[in-house]
Amino acid sequence: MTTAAPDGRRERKKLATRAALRQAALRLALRDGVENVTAERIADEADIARRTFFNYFSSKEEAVLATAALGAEAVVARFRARPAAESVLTALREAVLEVMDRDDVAGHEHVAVLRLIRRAPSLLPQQLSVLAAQERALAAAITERLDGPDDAYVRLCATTAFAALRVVLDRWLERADDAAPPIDVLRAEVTDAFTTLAGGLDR
Amino acid sequence: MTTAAPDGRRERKKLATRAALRQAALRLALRDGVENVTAERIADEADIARRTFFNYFSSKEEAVLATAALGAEAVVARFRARPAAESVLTALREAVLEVMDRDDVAGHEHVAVLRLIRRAPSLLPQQLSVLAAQERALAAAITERLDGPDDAYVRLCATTAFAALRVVLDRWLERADDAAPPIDVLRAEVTDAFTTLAGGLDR
DNA sequence: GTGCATCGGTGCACGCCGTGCATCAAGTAC
DNA sequence: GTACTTGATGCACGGCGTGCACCGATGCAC
Repeated sequence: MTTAAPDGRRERKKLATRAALRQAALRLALRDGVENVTAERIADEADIARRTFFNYFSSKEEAVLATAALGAEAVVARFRARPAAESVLTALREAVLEVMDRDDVAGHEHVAVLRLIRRAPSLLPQQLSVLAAQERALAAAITERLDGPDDAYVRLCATTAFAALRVVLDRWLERADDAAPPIDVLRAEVTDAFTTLAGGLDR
Repeated sequence: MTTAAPDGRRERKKLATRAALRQAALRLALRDGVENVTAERIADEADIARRTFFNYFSSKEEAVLATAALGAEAVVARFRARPAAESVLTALREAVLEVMDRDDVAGHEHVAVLRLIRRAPSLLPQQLSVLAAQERALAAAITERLDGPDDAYVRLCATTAFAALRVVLDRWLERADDAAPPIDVLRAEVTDAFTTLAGGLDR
């Protein structure tokens, strides 16, 4: 899910171009604010033609959110890798924490872009769309994990679990607005939310 | 929440202008497909200047989805009107069914726009954004309904309940692709999903 | 009713967006 | 090496979204 198999120079260059544009978009958005970023500026920053930018991303929002999409994909990938003995919610919780707790560049980028989205309402629609796409991927993964689950339950499960994550992450980012985000608090919040879901929502 | 109090000719005319644009947008989208609708065409259809269109809606998508937004607002409004004795999920279920079962023009418009969105992926991002906005309204309504609930629970509840509704409505629209949508099936599906949520999600 | 202040509707201009098309050069297969 | 494939680029064009200035209808005070 990270960078599969770059065989052939062409494929490698395409990957590099895409990565350069994605990183340039994130860098500019963080430095100047999303509203001051244009497709042209992203392309210039990556030293690539404006037309080529649109060969890779259909809008500047998509380019900025590509980093967030990678994060969401990573969560689903980690979910698939969790032991089959774990329940769906437990596996998902651990998957999220694994991704958010990574102390490398990608991990910091994930947090950075999530904070960026909080401050830039214009990114919200597309981000929710990214989430919706990953819901489908998560639903597929849940189907593989369980034995003969009905479609209604799987979709309900994937969607509500992601929705809960959205709330928890939003609250976590809200409180850790500038300080280094305490991962322990995040773990507690996720556990709390998922326990509520598992135990029954209605009061 | 329908049409509050139109006192003053100016206010009435503004309301009329907005409604005319909203209905023109919906009509054109249904007739010609969302991709063939432009702001200019919507404005012409309503016999209003293009510039004025943008005084009311910031994009053609917003104009088309205004009908969907009205539906979501109506659900929250009906939710507030449900007896306080009902649990959150029960009240929300009845609220949704009240809105979807209305046999007037507005009711048919709500269903029509939901079906339109299913076929037009370009509308999805903004629609999810509309939903997110109504999640906040629902959270506020839940806070009023319950006694001293903590913020985390209220947001979790509002978000997951709406997410569940999204899944149920999507499945319902999927199966009733052209036939008159059977409301009884919808009731059963909503009841089923909310029962699962109330009983505990994890298997 | 008259005069004045307010405010919505409109036209204009401008920069950015997203895409079809033709072209060029680098990569690939033989 | 030769010919094919394909990504990068420039160009042009229609649509988008907005600031600005103007005008005429509305609302208000007298």
